Amino acid sequence: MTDGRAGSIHSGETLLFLTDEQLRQGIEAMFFAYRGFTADPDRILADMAYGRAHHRAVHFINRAPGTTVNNLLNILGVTKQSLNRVLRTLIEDGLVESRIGKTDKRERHLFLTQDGKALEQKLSDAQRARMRMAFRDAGPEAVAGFRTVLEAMMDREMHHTYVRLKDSGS
Amino acid sequence: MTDGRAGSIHSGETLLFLTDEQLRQGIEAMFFAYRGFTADPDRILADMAYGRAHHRAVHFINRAPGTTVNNLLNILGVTKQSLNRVLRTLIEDGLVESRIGKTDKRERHLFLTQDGKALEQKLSDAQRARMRMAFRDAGPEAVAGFRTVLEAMMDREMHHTYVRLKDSGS
DNA sequence: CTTGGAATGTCAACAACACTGACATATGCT
DNA sequence: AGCATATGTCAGTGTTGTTGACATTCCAAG
Repeated sequence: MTDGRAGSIHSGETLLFLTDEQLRQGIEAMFFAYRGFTADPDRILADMAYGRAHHRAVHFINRAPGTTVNNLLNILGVTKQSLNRVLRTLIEDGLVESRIGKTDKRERHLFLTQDGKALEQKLSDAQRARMRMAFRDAGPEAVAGFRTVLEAMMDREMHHTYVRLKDSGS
Repeated sequence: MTDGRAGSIHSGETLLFLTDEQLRQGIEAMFFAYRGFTADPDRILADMAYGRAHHRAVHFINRAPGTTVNNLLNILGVTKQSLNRVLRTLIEDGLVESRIGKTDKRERHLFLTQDGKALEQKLSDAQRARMRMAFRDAGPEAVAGFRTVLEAMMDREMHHTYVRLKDSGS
């Protein structure tokens, strides 16, 4: 299973980047980088009564305005009870508006209010600033590789969701 | 602040990869990929009485055997109370051994027992398998870019910790 | 038109994991 | 002796996730 020194003498090709040690460094890089990735929005949210879950909800509602609860559920990968707790507070606080569907009145379509958009801006500005610095420092080729590896790391369903959002965006 | 189409007509260099849209795709890629990154170990841990925090502790004790509690605290970036809860159960269950320091008897040095090593293997095998597939599909250049961007995304302190671990490993 | 199922909302209980604050113990250093 | 350090522990709290159960609303098929 764990082959120790994977492909150290492997058909002439240099597969040294698949060593267990290289994989472990990749794992640790993901762990530390994700901490940085969430650090700035977390600091902003800490002052308010919100957390990371609120950030995620607001992000994807902004990304796909009018999305249904069920759709959001699939994107976020949590239970409806967990999402509902978050959505309820956002709606109560006037950051999110929930409109009953026209064709299917069971569905609720979610939109950000002005206040909601303001919060989304504030959070994603912070997160984008770090991402921009990282991208700029690393350069376009590195960014392309970054994206390639991340996409290969997703589950199939997540990848579909990701691509669907990506294509709808631009 | 948010420049909309960053660098769309910028000094001849093609900085299109720093567009807000590109950054947002990077953010979403991180989000979805991290879910995949933790999915396999999480599935294994769900059957046991352990969670992601136990995985992290076991991983880094395995990575740096004999590490002190304080050192682990810095690596994991949590409070001692939070870590202690996890360590206590791991020690009680015989997965981790805590030895009093020789030179400084206040310190506790942490080691994995045989059972602890077995669990670490099981968890990291699952996580490495996914990482290996992603690396293999993406190729060595993409992997290099992946690492470059992740490192640029870390906080300074985290980056120091990451490099120190990396260099100690091989 | 009734019935079944889908979409949503809500309640209760619980667990994992983080936090703060306070305090105890043992040890090291000056 | 006194202060700082390293660790452990207790109590309380908050966010986020889970299951399970149940109500409501509404579409669609028979």
